[in-house]
Amino acid sequence: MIDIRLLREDRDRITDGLRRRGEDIDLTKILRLDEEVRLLLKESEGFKHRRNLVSDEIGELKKRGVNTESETLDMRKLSQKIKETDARIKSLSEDIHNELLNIPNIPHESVPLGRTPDDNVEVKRWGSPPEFDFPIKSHIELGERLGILDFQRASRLAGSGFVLFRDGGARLERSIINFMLDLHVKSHRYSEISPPFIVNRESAITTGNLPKFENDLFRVDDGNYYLVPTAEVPVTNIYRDEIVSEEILPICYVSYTPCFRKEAGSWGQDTRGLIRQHQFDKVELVKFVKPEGSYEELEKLLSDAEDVLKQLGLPYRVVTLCTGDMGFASAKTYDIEVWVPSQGKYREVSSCSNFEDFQARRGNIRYRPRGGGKPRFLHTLNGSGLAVGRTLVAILENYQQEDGSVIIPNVLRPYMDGKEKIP
RNA sequence: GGAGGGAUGGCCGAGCGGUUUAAGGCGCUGGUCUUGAAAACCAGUGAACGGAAGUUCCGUGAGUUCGAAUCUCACUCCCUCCGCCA
Repeated sequence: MIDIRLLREDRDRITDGLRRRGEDIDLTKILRLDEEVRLLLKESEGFKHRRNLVSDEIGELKKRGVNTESETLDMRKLSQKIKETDARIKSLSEDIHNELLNIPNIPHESVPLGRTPDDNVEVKRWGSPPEFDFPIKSHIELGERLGILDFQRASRLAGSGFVLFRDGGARLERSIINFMLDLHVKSHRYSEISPPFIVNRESAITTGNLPKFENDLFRVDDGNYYLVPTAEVPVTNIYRDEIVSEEILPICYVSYTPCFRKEAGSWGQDTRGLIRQHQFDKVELVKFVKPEGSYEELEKLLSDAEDVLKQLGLPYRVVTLCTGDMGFASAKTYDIEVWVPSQGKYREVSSCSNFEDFQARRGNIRYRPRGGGKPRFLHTLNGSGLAVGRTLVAILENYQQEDGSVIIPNVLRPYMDGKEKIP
């Protein structure tokens, strides 16, 4: 959520930021409502001040046995007036809040201007795509031939957009999860969280998934609950409505969860295979940090996520998303894209973002500065570390052999009973 | 699912219609004392809005009242017991 005070004082900066995103949002309405609320608030407070004074007097007079009928009558009218004014304030404040919830974050100044993914800027490449001296297979073909991925039967169980992992596939998936968790916990010093896979509305509002993107989520129980689209949602909300002490910052969490997404509007893209599924596994990194160092923390987060691909020996590149391609809540995002041989291109396996205080404001997540002082909103960041299904795609395809078998990357072998190859 | 109990500041806990600016304690911060520390003593310690005055906040939301932490209703969460269950 953007800061209404900033909007009041520096409207041009907000307007300009939104314009860079390609958003043309009229802020006049909000400012008008804001002005009205503050006027009514002043009025209501004056009334209440008088009510408090006179009520005390009435108490005093009654104690002395004096008749207070006329005062009581006056106050009855005043109370009615207060009630009406407060109702109006409440209703207008809700309007403002709802408007604000639908405004995206302002891009950081370092974010390249652009409208589509073509405008994203490549930052670096690591490794080089493998050369094959035989006709390569897609992960779909490899997985089905090996009997480790079963798309057909999964669609019988649930529908399209689901997969059934079998034997070595199921084991490989579990190995990838454990490898990623261990790497981040042991080498990168994150603490592990295993959260609920269902969250309430408030949690989804904090992260920016609601109210605007309701259609992307699986609703449960008439909309009282939602299946998590990413661990970001439950984990970011751990400190919702809390004031944490500065001493415990930065807080770094790593969390494995399945992720559930409707993917409405993605028709036609990646309809076959593991790339786009309604349910997929992901290991997510989430940080709560002080505002001052948040962009250094973003770089560290990125390199922690990159490390997974380095360890797995998978070629990748990093791009900075342009203003028009960034997610709703983000101020700056790096995508990590892994090489997918069958497609001859790099595909997203991680998205690392700094939300600055956007989510913290929505979720009222603050910290108390050392030595006391006013609580301040902290900054939240997160990034995939990594998307498991897509990582599995990259492993199958990059490590495929001519006979359709797949070499297991070194770092995963301890998790696979020392096995070097599938089958 | 059934029965009962509860929710007050960072924590414990008093208050059950009108000096409540929410008692008291713990914790925390500063000071005095001390070579230093502890103890003791003194002072200060919640949040939001506002330039300030002030207003609001005792789980949440409605209501009663001139006046609500205090009374009424609904809801949420927690605890205990029973039932069911991985």
